[in-house]
Amino acid sequence: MVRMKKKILIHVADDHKILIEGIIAVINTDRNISIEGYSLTGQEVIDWFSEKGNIADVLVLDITMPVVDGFQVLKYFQENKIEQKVIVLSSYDDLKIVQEVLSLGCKGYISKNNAGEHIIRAIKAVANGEQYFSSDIQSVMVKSFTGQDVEQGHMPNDFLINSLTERELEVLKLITKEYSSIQIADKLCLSINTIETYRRRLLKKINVKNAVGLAMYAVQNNIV
Amino acid sequence: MVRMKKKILIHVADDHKILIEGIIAVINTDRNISIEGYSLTGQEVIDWFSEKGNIADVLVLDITMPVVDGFQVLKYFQENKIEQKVIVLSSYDDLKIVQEVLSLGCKGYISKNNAGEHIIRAIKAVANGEQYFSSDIQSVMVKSFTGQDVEQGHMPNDFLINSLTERELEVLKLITKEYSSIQIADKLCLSINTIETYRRRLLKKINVKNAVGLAMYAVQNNIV
DNA sequence: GCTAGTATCACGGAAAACCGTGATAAAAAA
DNA sequence: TTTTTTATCACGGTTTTCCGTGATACTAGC
Repeated sequence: MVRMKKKILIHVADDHKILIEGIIAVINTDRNISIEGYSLTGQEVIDWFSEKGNIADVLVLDITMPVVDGFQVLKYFQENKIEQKVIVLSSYDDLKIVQEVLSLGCKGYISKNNAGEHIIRAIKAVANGEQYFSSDIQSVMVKSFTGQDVEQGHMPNDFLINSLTERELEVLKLITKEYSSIQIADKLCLSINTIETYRRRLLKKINVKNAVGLAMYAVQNNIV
Repeated sequence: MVRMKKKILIHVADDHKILIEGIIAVINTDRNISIEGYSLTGQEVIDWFSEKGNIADVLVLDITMPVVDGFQVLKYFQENKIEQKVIVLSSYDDLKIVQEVLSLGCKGYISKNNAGEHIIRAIKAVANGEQYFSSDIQSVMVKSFTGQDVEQGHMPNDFLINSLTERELEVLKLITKEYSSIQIADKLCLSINTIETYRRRLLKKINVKNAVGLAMYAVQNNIV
């Protein structure tokens, strides 16, 4: 085991205060880790770090937060070249999300379903420059790695997201917000014919039957 | 303050294990309360109580759980005339949910946003036969009582899950799989008119504009 | 027995989505 | 510079969804 000379300082970000308090309580059982602060929204995290710079050794970050979510926080770090060690907490064991956060520089990923058993080990590993994944996430990754079926709605074609143009993405997002074609045309100041063209192209590119398929694709690929 | 002769036994039910561990950690700071057990799904709670009967003094119950939610657990108690003291944990400060759970015999209601500060006091109060509501819930209730507008930010739909019938759920699931009404009718051996009726009812109950809204609701509530 | 909830079906019309098959201009890539 | 991609628009037609407003029958609770 690693011997710590200095306490590991962590920062916790989650929109549910009870979860923060839980993590604090769990972490307080370990003498080598202590809490440097917490945030209730993604915006708070960004503000905190832009004001004070990198203070915490490890940031424990929930992905699903209102307004500014975990992805955007990770993007902020990446764009501002802040080398912050981050462990992501997520409710979903979705390969797509794991891939996404890893590509955004996150070093650990823990499913909320078995966070307690892992969180302390994860913090120590990541603080130590290693990576850490809770067991259910690992099994998902191994399955994908060995080519086994990873239960997923549609074939997650990585190329697809990239091949969607800005406009198509924009329209797709509005579709998931239950906008009709007329409303989208109105909002984007375009002809309804144009929007319908985009709809047709989205259906073809993503290879789904209808708007519901588009919406499902959008959530499964976090482009909501 | 109330002096306890015996420890208060509580049972915690939430689909997120980290939240359970958090609550356990918080509760362990108080010598007068201890955990009798926990459940990860509504069904587990029901199984537990139907097997062992009323063991815990207080049940701390999350409303949003997949498949069998908190409402259904409360209904189970009501239908089987089990006088279980229950504190409901919810992410939403929605008056309708408060009303609903109160009418189902729940004695305390705590918003997840400020659960930590309240949970111990709530448990002691409810164990003592009193009622308890966290401050933000109280303010919502007071506003409603005094006739002030209760701002309904984004409508929390989770109280709807249990009001969806089996058939409605079945149809909803097929909608998320991009089935058309005809295909659903075919698959379930029903008239297309029936399916369209279900569609209309789902739209009304969930209060969304179209099938995309239904799909988004379904994923957001883990009923896919 | 009445009421409430659930499951089922029907009809007609309006709105929206979906489909095919185009076109033009500008920007980006080759 | 030529080619490809992207953004934009159009028309006519089919299918599906959405909406309102019913009905019948069965079941469970008060």
